[in-house]
Amino acid sequence: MDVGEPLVPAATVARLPLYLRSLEQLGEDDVATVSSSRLAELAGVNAAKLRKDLSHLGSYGTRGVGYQVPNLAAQIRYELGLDEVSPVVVIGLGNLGQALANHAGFGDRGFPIVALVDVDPAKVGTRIGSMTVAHLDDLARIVTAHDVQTAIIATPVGAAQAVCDQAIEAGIVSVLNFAPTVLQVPEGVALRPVDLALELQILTYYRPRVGRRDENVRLLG
Amino acid sequence: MDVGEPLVPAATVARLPLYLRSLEQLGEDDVATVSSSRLAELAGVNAAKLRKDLSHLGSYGTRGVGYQVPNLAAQIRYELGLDEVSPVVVIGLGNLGQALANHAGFGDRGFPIVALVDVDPAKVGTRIGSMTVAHLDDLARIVTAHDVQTAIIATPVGAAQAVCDQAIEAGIVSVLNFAPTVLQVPEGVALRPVDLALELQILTYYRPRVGRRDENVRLLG
DNA sequence: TAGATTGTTAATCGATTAACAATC
DNA sequence: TAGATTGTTAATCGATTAACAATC
Repeated sequence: MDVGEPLVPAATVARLPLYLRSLEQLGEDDVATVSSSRLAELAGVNAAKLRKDLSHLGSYGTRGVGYQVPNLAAQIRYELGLDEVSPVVVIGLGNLGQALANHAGFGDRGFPIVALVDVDPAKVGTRIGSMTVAHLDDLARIVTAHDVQTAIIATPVGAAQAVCDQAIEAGIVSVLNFAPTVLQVPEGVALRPVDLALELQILTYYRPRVGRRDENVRLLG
Repeated sequence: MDVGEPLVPAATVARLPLYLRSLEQLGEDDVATVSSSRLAELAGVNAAKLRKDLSHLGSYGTRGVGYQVPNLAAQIRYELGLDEVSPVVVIGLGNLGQALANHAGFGDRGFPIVALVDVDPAKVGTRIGSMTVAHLDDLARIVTAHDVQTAIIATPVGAAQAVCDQAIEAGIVSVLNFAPTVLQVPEGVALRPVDLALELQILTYYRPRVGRRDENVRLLG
């Protein structure tokens, strides 16, 4: 059919939350208006890139003036689908999973953790923060009961694919994977990998090193 | 002067750890040789892209045969600077910091956490895992004593820039920032931001949604 | 009107991909 | 030799950036 607006480029989508974060910081200080150059500075990007990114959402600025902070924030939220709160289930409650379960930053930004699941009998039934750990077999029921669409997978590598399959079977359509392995998901399911040690490995390349062919250091992100 | 080999492109650097991770998994199963197509499949990338990426390191494959798993792993480790273990200090021991401090995945992959620091008198002196929390003011001494080059910042947003400045002052040259704010670092310091809630926000855009102009779902990562 | 700043254009740059000659 | 697979080329695609006309 080929109707409707063009896609927002992937590189832009990845930066919109960064702009939103800066806009929310400005909002807390009751700043009403912001220019592209100021917002770009706060987000750590080039001003031309920011304006180009925002142009994919439409024209929400005023020439000669700038952008209305609350209005632009609302447009970005709408574009990303952050209009409503998205409950999240954490699967796998080792050290990292427990930490993520307790991490206030998710709930603060619209992703309250509403359920925890594991398969370890020593963990099922215990309390972490204000929640009780359920068994993985209860996932379908939990997903339905809480209308959960998003899962955070923090299991060991060996269990991750099976757990992911089971989560999708239970109705999950959005997966943030912390297990350091590649997961396969069917079409219609969104997947994003986060490998914390891998981030340190990338950082190591750019860390100043002596006696190497190339000594360039670049500031990333 | 302009001598030496050309830079490895940033997109390639970000993928090398992914290839290394797959090679290490193959090594555990005592697989000696792997083709670009198989390794690409394991890493979740296109085979042409993988060969192009590896070509930036030199020619370490054998035509008609493939790559020697241990040899290629060693070349990637060398290129990234992963030859030796890099001790890490975690700064800020809220929920996330405590979790990262206990996360075995760092030590397992060459980044042992050797020290923890905070400013909260209620935390300083307490034990987390096998370590005692030190005061931020002791950071310079700790950095010298353990030869630490890398810091993980997991403080509240309001404290992150000051803490980062202090860490650099103490001798840190590589910073993984989990505080959801943009940090400024001087030239010669490598910085990489990780914002966990932001990852969920990106995921939300690609999550299947009804009643939107665009319903494309893409598989990322 | 004069000054400021957006939204868009167009040029450049970097990344991806398919195809295939080289070669084991 | 025949089959397999690398390393490289060249075409395409997408992202970045500076510049500036539009316009508040």
